[in-house]
Amino acid sequence: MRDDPPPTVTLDHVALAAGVSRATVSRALTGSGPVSTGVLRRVHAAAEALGYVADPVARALANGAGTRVVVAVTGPSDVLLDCAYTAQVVMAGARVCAPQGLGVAVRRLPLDAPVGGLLSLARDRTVAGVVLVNATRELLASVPAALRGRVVSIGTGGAEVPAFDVDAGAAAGASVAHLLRSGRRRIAMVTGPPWLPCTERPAAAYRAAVTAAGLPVRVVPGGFDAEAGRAGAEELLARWPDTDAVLAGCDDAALGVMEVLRRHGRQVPGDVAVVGFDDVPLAAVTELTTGTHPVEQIAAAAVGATLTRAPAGETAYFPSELVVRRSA
Amino acid sequence: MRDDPPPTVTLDHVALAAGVSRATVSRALTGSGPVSTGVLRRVHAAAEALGYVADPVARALANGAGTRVVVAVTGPSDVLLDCAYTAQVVMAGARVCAPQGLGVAVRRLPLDAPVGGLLSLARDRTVAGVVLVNATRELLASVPAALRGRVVSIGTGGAEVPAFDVDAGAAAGASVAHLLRSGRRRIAMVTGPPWLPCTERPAAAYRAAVTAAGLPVRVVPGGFDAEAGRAGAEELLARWPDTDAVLAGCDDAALGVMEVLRRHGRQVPGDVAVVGFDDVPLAAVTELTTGTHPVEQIAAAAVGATLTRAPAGETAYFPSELVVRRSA
DNA sequence: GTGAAAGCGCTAACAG
DNA sequence: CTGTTAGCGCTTTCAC
Repeated sequence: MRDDPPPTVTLDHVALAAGVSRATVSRALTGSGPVSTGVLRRVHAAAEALGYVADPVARALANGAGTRVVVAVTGPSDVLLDCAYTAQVVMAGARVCAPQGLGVAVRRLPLDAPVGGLLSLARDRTVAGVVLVNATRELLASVPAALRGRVVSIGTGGAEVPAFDVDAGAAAGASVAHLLRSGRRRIAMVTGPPWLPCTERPAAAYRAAVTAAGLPVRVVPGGFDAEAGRAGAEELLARWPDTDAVLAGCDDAALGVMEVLRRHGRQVPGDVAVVGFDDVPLAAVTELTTGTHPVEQIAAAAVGATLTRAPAGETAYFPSELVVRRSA
Repeated sequence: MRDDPPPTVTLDHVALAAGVSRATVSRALTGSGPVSTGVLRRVHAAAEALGYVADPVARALANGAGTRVVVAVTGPSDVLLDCAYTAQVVMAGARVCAPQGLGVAVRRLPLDAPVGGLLSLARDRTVAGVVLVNATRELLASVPAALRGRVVSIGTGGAEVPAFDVDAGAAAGASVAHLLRSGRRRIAMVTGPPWLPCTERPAAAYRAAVTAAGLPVRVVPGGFDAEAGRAGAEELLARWPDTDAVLAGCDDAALGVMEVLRRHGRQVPGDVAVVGFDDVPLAAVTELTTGTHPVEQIAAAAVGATLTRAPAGETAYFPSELVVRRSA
């Protein structure tokens, strides 16, 4: 156990060294106000020399900027917080926050009344930014003014909410194209959760692709877990028994689909091809054809955006690549 | 987008309502100083009524308590930060921190010089606590005084570092017992990373168990990934070709072991039984017999402990349960 | 036991 | 453009 007198360098030290006032140093370092170029250089030099780094806590107290980014996950229950996807988002956030002196926290917004939770985040002075996960349209339309510019969404965005998402539309299109190339002609889709707006894009892309090929549209609502995949597959088989390919909203659902197909005596990929989405570790083991999902990149970008008060506008789409394995 | 004038309740409001000074309210609420029981009740009542909750940012600035707990992962490279295990730890931390107004961050401590990283955390005023993951003995012995009482370890602890760990010793013992019951007599072990002190307990338990049964000890050093498992299995087969059971330090390694065994023509579990540890999702799919590992519980306890300045002492061991599947 | 006063380190009005 | 003056909300000596 070594002892080390923490040699805290404050603004005053830099001010003294640069021969200016604290306010000037603050302006120079944060870029929040006019500073003559000469002084600017001098201040930066002094700060560098002293190894000065602003205390985020003091800064947060002074300007109310907050010290943590909250990942707010909309969902029906806390189990969403147990899934690997959310864990990856939080992890990516923690990595981005680490060098900034900030932290990440996570909380669930109840699916039936998410706005209240967002409001309480708005009046929480520790909150630097909010990253919405699985946001509903209602939520996206009710962002408190106090949070404007500090809230982003992973998935679908809103008028005031910048969005970061995987290009699931293109991925669905590529998947259908692949299935068509391999001769499939009765291609169905089990979508993500119906209440999640970001499931609409891939569904639309699927529709467009099969329609363009002159094939019938076969869609059933699904979800993001194996159980939803099983239910979707059962419905699919009941309505269109001759289906020869299934596109699932995610890998977990795809595995559920495969389970039911096999239970019904269908060979995969012999009788029916199955394509998932996410490329989770299990997909490799089960030889599932799927699309990559750069969750960490997306989350890192989203968290970064809450910190820089990025303007709302176009959704930033991250590319997905089809990974062809045995299942399709 | 609704507007809501943030009705910030401060210490002054409570003081006014309770008819005392701010200092008294502070003492009453934090328990840091003498307060007459009458006043104590009055203050608590007022705080409750007003819905007062102390601003962690202001508090941190005033007493230097910090606003985030940092998960510090010792390892040879950043890829450790990509693994699901670390993500689970960070997620659990984020959940614990959320209601306290705190956040979580994560950083890697280089395996060849972890102490420097810990020192910089010690002088970082934003750091409320540190959770060590994969700490080496060197690191545990060199905790800066400034961090004393605020650093805990997941795995092995130290003189000043409280520890939280799964009871991997008991788990290894139970695994060996299970293998013995099923008739295995030439049981080998592929351990975790040799530089990680917490791999010693399960290895010792394995040794004790096989020795007690009058069987030979067969140990090779391994690691926590599939590659380590593959390498360990190769060495095992080279040195003791008649091995009929392998205990791996974790599931990922166990899967690598199984891969090599099959490549060498051994049937699992026919010729060789394999037992893993962690019970990751993949274990269920691959029908791997393994021990559960309550990572989230352990991490939550560890993060909680950094916040309450828990005293160092005995390691808190969390129970693991053997999950018997096909592989053993 | 309790209150008054002095900061924690920084930012933000407001003068100059 | 720059310095001065106030705080941000809380804790903490120090007298009373």
